[in-house]
Amino acid sequence: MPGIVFPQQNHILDALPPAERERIYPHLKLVTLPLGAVLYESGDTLRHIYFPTDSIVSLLYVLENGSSAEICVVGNDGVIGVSLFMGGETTTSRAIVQSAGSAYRLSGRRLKQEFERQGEAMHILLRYTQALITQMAQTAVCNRHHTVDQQLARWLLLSLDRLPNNRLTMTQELIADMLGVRREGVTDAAGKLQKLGVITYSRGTIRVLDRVRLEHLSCECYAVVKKETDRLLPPRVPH
Amino acid sequence: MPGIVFPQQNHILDALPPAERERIYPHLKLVTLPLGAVLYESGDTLRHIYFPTDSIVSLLYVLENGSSAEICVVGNDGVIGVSLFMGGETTTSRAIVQSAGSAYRLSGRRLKQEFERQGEAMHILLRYTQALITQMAQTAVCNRHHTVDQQLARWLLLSLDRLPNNRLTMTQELIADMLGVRREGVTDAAGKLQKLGVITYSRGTIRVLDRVRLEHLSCECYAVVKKETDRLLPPRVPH
DNA sequence: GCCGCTATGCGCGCAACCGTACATAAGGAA
DNA sequence: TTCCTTATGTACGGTTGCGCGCATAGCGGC
Repeated sequence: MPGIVFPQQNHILDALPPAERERIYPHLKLVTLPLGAVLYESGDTLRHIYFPTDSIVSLLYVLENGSSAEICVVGNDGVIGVSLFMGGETTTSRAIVQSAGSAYRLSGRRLKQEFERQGEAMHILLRYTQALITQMAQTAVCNRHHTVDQQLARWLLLSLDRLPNNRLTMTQELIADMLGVRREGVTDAAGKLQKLGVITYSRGTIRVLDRVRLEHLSCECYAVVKKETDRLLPPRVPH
Repeated sequence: MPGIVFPQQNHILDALPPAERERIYPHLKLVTLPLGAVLYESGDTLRHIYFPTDSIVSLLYVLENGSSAEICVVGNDGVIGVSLFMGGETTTSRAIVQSAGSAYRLSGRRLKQEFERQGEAMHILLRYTQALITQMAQTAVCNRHHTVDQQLARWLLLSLDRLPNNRLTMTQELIADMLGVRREGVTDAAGKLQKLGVITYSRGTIRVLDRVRLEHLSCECYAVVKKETDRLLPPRVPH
């Protein structure tokens, strides 16, 4: 299923200037991330940082009673493990693979070495973290004020942006965990979207048919985060 | 009302090693922050970073329809304006004074100069930002899963930790804006707390009588954030 | 083709919260 | 004092989402 994979598919790795690529690329290790894999659990000490190419990883906060909510989504636009260079070494979140695929892995030691050089890599990573903060904050407001219908639309768009095609392998049960709602709530919302002809789905595969419509059904949160992310990390024009 | 104010009341400023203090302190300007003042609005370019001493500032996200939610609280434990050194210059949040008091202000230019030196200041600021991320993420989950009663308790504790006494000047209307709920919802929750003898309040002044009880009534989110913050930025032992 | 697992559909009753409207009460201004 | 503004109390119906239980339907393994 996976095509050819190379580091530049990840926007952070792609944005590095030549000198830093030469230092970093040799130490990258390609890893395969299966659906549902847990990269780290709340409180774990992070050993590596991951740069997804075609995989998607969600950061999830889990409460004592088992209920959870997704804080942010990371795909080929970012990295998993910002607390390594922010200085924490651990976080209180769980990183779980939401869409199977590949990622490049770098040891925390190498990463910190590069970060300390204070080059472009540091500035890119900090700007990305700033974008992550925006996504998390907007998610917090979204959780408070928007309906499950709107949030599902937002969530599908976030995933779509990080996938090579319009097909999503993901059961409604897992989506419910991400959104922090009941599975039935997702069934209802997804049923509405299917009736509208915006998506089709069956047994763990969702296909988005009408992206424009989906954007209209979503709350403003999707657009706000996308705009801010593009501002902080301008999409590279292909040469 | 305000007693003597000095930079060390702010934990970040206090944690700086001597050499960095000598470079930074001369450029600090003491400013007074009145209740309700807006330090910056969504999209504004930040000119200064603020180090509160006895004031409290909330970061608020405001939606198109006017509803809002607080994503984090900053008092003498932190700084307002992390996007200055993270590289964004602007944010999509509003910074509003939740409790009147003083703060030390530093120009963005000076701050960035110090940050670029890659000294202890940089590492402290990054670890603080990491703590901020934890607070925001936990707030997002809290918004999803906990009751208004629990969230009010959490919010009171967050404020209490950043105040010199147990008296809070804050109407229920403003608390409602912070929590992203109706004013009546806050009235209900506050009424319950008063009946339990945990707080008393009248016309914009809330006094906490039983802090331990309040902690039990709060959701786990308060403790989780406090623990992680203390880990990242250990409270200085007074010498 | 049959079985069994898992994903999805659906229907209750219930609790939390919202939107609205209006009543009371505490403090400042004149 | 009296008036007026602002903060708080209360009530009511409506909606959303929850928790539960159970029914259906794809799909793989045999």
